[in-house]
Amino acid sequence: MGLEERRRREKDNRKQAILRAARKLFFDRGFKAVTVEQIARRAELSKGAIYLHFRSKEEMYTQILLNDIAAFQKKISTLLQSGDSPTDMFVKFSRIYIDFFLNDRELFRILMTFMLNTEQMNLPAQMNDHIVKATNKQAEVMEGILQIGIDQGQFPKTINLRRYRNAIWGLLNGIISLHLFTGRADNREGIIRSTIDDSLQVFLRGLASEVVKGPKKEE
Amino acid sequence: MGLEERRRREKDNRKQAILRAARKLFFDRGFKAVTVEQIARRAELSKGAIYLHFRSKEEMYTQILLNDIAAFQKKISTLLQSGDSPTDMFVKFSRIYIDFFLNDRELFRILMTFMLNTEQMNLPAQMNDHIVKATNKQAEVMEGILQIGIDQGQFPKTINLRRYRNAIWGLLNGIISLHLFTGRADNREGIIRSTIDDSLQVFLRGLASEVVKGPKKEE
DNA sequence: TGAATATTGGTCAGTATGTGACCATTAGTC
DNA sequence: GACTAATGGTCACATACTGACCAATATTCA
Repeated sequence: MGLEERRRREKDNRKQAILRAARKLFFDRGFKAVTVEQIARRAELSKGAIYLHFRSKEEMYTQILLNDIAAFQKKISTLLQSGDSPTDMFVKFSRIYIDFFLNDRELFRILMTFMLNTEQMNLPAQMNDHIVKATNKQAEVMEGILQIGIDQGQFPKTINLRRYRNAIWGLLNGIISLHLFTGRADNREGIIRSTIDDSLQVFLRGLASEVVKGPKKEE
Repeated sequence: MGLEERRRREKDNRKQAILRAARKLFFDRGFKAVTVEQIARRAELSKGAIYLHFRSKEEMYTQILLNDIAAFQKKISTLLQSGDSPTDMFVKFSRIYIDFFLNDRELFRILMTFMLNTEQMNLPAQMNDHIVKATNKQAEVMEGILQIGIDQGQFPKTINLRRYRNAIWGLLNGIISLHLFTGRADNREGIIRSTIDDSLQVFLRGLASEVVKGPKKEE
């Protein structure tokens, strides 16, 4: 009994403060360029204290990933209950997606990198699971929207959810990546937004037009 | 070099948190009725931790006194620069005095008790000095107002500052004490306020009327 | 009244948290 | 490919916190 609650709370606060400091630095300079000493200074701690809360620099990085993904999840989690049409849901989804990642390009970069190099990051299996689980949740929302579309007769009954979820996901990621590659986001937000909007509508229209036709094969 | 600044800040925060907890309890139940354990619990700490920040229960009590007196000082410290007439300054002074102590009767009780029993509380001499110094500051303001009155020709040039400062101080304290003794403040604020207002004006008028006459003897 | 019991201010040995000098390894330089 | 600099991670030491404990006092009750 006793004061554990307060101590737990304060320990957690400290941890969050470290993560805030680390996140800012990672965001500004990228993983490699940031030293643990810098993170410690920004958090007004010594380097040793950092290792009371995290096993390694990479673990910090991973937890930031988890936090940010969780924040994103929270944003999109209400979509399914909105009662909008599936198309509108996807449009809203993409808006959130864009807003979020244009506002946090480092996270986007990290996520894409993680997707591309899961093995290389050789994190503890448990961490890996967490991230995978988190991204799965995101996928679920997309599939959920597709399912609603199916239930409402807007999409074919027999489509492969995974395939089209991936298609839409890829569309978003691909366009954003391209955008980040070709230019700064600041003055081109309108372009990327309308590009995605338009592509998405085209894709969904295409999908809807198959309602009468037969199913796709499993991949 | 290093993180001392942050540690100092956090240590001070902790100390203030303890004082807040202690103050609330002392205010509600009085010094004797409060146990150190209760203070610790309210501050979400163990009893032992309390003694890292304070040498004794009484030291806590004393520091609360100092804090509250300091807050009061701050309130009255601007009076001298207000440019009001001395009489108005005293009226304002008394308003602040009443507001403050009706809002914090325990502090008033404590202060009066301390004034009456400085020795009995046998605090470290240094602490004693602090409190005495603080109350002296308060006295200074009153003497300052009197001095302004003298400079402006409203009060006799030769009055004994200490005597009249004490008279006014005593007037305020006495009426408030009486009031606390005879009834609850809530529904009698108007009465105590007008009583003090009126008595104060009478006293100051009396003092002003002596401008032409000779000085009082030193006491 | 005075012995038994309960309460509580204060202590201290043990634990958790934080510090910074240090080390091993790797990256960079010439 | 030897030398230097930078940096992730470690550890002995320092500080903050905990709670069982004790001595002294207050309370209860026969």
